[in-house]
Amino acid sequence: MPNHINDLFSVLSSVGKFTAHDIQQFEQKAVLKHFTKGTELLSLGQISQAVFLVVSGSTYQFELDREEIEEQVIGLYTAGDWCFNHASFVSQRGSRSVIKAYSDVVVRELSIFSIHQLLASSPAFFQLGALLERGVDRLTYFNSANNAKEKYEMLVSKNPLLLQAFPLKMIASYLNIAPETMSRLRAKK
Amino acid sequence: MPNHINDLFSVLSSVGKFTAHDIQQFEQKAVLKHFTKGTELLSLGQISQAVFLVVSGSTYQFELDREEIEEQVIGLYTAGDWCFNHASFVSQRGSRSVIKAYSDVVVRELSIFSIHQLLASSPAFFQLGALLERGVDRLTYFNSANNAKEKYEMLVSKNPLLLQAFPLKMIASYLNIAPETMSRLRAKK
DNA sequence: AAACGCACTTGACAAAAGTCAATAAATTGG
DNA sequence: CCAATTTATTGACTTTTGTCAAGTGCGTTT
Repeated sequence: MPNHINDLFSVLSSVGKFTAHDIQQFEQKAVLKHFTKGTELLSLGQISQAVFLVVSGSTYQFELDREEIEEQVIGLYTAGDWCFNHASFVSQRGSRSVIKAYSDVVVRELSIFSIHQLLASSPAFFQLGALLERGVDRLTYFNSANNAKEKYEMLVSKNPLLLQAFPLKMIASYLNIAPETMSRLRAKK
Repeated sequence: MPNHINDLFSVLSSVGKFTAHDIQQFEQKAVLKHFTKGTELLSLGQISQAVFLVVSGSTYQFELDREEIEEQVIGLYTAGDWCFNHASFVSQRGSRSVIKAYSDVVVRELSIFSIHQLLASSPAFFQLGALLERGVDRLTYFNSANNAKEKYEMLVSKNPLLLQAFPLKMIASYLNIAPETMSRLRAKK
């Protein structure tokens, strides 16, 4: 994943086969938006109406505990990542998580309406279904890891860029381990 | 959840508003099928072409480790539950998990094609999206639990019927805890 | 009835991870 | 640029969980 997405071609190509015309269509529908650091792209209780492709900067997604104090990180996104609340988007219920800009961020926003238009314009966009599925992959990703060390090593090998983009505290929360445990894992190897 | 689903009305009503005609349509498209104990409803590598509504009996879903020996349970389903591999179904890739009949089981099978037909016949079936989403809920369900005790108590309070339908060994695997740990949790309270 | 397999329990111990506390390093804001 | 805050590390200790092993109860088979 590059630090900044200049060409949509490389991003979309990883999903399926698209013609130049398809990509042009996409570019038209997926409007560029800028969010300053700390802004919420999706708020608590809000119904998700769009998915975001991170162009530059980083965003994260978190849930709140009962007292709405502790933040449990459930997603970390950098340039090239698709970021959205899958549950809220698919079922059109209020979101139980928040998506927030961790830094100043540029995204391409693709609304449900635009997705329907793209689907109508070219069958290639059915591949977007696979794309949406990736949002879930992230959540179920670390299920196969049996302990903290395995989780950390999976992250290092598959998403090394996250280590530079986010503080370890957030990464520890994402992996659902104590920051001290994470710090010790790093010291060992 | 009842032990046996006689009327589709109650099942569908929990998803959205359906007319008698809608339900009749559904009944026609979702064909009844019988699987004997141990039969695979979805095999490893197979691309999921349908979702199943369990009518009676029970099914389970599991992943295999690298040596294909250890089974990691990722889903337990009894009457009234929708059972399918969300990732394979949505993205149309080969399944990395297996769905198997734990007992003799009767299901209603709803193919992708039938879903498209239902969507075309009535807008009410857009609510099926929410239904499909529930498959994911199960996976992400126990993420909010911090330890084995919380996981077990969540299961007891939300899915008590599973305790009767499946051996504790499988439930322990589903919760990703050692069967001994589970046994001790039960002894305490 | 005896032998067997299987699920479950229990005990003893080891390993893993969390908590609390002190400190160091880095970042931010005035 | 310095003070204040946040973030990361490290040590000591506790709690939780896993592992290994032995034993019990129950149903099935022969």
